[in-house]
Amino acid sequence: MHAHSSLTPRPLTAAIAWRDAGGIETDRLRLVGVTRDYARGKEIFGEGEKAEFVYSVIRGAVRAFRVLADGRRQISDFYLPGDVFGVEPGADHGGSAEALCDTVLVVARRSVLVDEGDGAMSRRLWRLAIDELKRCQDHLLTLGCRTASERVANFLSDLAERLDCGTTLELPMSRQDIADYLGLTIETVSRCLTQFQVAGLIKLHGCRTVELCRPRALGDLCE
Amino acid sequence: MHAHSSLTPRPLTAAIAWRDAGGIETDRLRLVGVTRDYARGKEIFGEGEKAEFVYSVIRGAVRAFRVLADGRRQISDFYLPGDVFGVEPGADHGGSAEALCDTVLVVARRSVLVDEGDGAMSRRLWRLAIDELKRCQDHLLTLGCRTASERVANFLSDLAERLDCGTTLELPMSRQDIADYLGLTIETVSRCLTQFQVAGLIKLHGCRTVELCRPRALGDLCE
DNA sequence: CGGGCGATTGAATTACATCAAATTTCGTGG
DNA sequence: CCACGAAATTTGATGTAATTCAATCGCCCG
Repeated sequence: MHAHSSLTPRPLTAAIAWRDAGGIETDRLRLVGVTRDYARGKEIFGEGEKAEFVYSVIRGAVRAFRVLADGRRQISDFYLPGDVFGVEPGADHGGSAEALCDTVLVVARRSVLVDEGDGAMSRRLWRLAIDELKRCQDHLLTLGCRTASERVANFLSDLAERLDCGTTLELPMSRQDIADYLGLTIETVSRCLTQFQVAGLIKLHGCRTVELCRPRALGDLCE
Repeated sequence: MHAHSSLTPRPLTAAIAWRDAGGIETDRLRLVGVTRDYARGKEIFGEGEKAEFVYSVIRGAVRAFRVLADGRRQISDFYLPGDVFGVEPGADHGGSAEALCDTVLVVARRSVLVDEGDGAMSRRLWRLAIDELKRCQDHLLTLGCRTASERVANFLSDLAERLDCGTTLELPMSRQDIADYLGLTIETVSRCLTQFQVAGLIKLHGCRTVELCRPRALGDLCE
């Protein structure tokens, strides 16, 4: 893919659905807008910027994060194809977002999320927020309670499930990204992966491709 | 207060507002229902239970948490007077909630949150979820990046602000609760507090009362 | 006043971080 | 297609913040 950051002049309309958590509410948020390419590492929006647009991932992946004054970074979530992000109730973005790899997004004006008077849009936004909150609470449990190995095992299991990629997982993010997501260092992440490989749980084919040899055993490690 | 857990026969109507994050949307959620007393430590709802009711704190405090299979516990949030909690889009509660101390709640059937057709209720629920998400992401930053001292300092500053109590803070929770909230042990929490006391930042009057002597310096510790 | 639980303090241990190479991966140009 | 070089990852040695284990203290409540 030849990525560039300018608004592409493609007036393409894309309809995006995301995972349905329950089964009660079949109503999903659909985002209509233009597609736009972001090169690896490019900023999508920054903390404190006006939240003018909302986004949905078509291809690639995105990291959402905040940084402390001294540069320590916490990645709160990775967004994958089908995910919607950047939706804020306030005027400004509370965190930053960057493309992990060359990435294609649907970008829509925030105003497309306005209600048609029936409250359906607000209900979709509520669902979106609650689903993200649930993921955030899971993540909190991981950072507060789990050991390094459990964190990495849980990360691999979760990512494999979200990418729906069978047993061979293509990591869109670097070790540094994984470390900043899991509250560890790159060295510790690396050691955990080799430890899993030695134990026969995974097999690394280059550092971005992970084959899950015993996904069940990996899942058990997560507690 | 003489707390008990049975539904009190007081058909009191309480209207509860919570903190407004922005300034744009002045519309706040109000919960109408009966009040109910919970003794210290009593369960309000458990993980996996049907989410039949929603709650608002009148007096006291509540811990929301999840536990791993082996008993490790992560407290995701404390709810204080004015806070609304227990609102779920799905059928079941994703976590548990217990009273930290003798506590009075407004309990309302979930059905009171149904829209009147104008989407106003869904918008309020969205705001509620987003505000909780923001708090959760702050918490994530703490658990992923900060040292033990920074966590405890941040915890004290945040709680003092939320309780709006000036410089003398009455802790509604035990050291174990603080530890499980911050991803630390009780010993580490205790050591941080004495360290702050030695440094002249706080003064402990019994283990539940904290006087913030230099709140600014404490805030600076949070990064 | 005395019993018991929660909190504090101290000593030893450890999981993870830090510091410092060695090695692999991968993009780029010959 | 292969070789080169920079960047990312892995591996090893050492350091340390926080945990664990073990008393002791002190606050509360009968």
